[in-house]
Amino acid sequence: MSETFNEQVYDVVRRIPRGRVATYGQVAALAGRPRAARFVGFALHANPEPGVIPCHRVVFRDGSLAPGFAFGGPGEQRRLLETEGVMFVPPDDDSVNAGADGWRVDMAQCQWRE
DNA sequence: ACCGTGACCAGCC
DNA sequence: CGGCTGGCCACGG
Repeated sequence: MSETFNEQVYDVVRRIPRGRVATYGQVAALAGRPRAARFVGFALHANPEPGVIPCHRVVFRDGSLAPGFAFGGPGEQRRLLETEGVMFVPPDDDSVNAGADGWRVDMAQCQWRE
């Protein structure tokens, strides 16, 4: 229980089932700090245990992926999620999001819910 | 021991 | 409708 917020974030992220994704804000809320979504991202980038914490299952509220992602290369995160069964949706004609090829996770079906 | 910084989200003007 | 700021925590130099 004396774990820091970061540790609790890792614990929550580890609980994300395969084929499902969670938002930074949701992880923050489950970690006990609904206003600390910023630090969730930082926590994962600051000291993620390689091969243990599925950081690739954590996405933006919009469903887009994190910039500067480094599992093995940009776009690798998307392929990992697709491999797990996460569905992606094509970008809107007006909305073009760089860093994710414009493709977003189908939050309507793949967002992790308790 | 202090200050700065870091994968966000939502409210406000 | 759009852009900007605030909030929150831990860790490195």
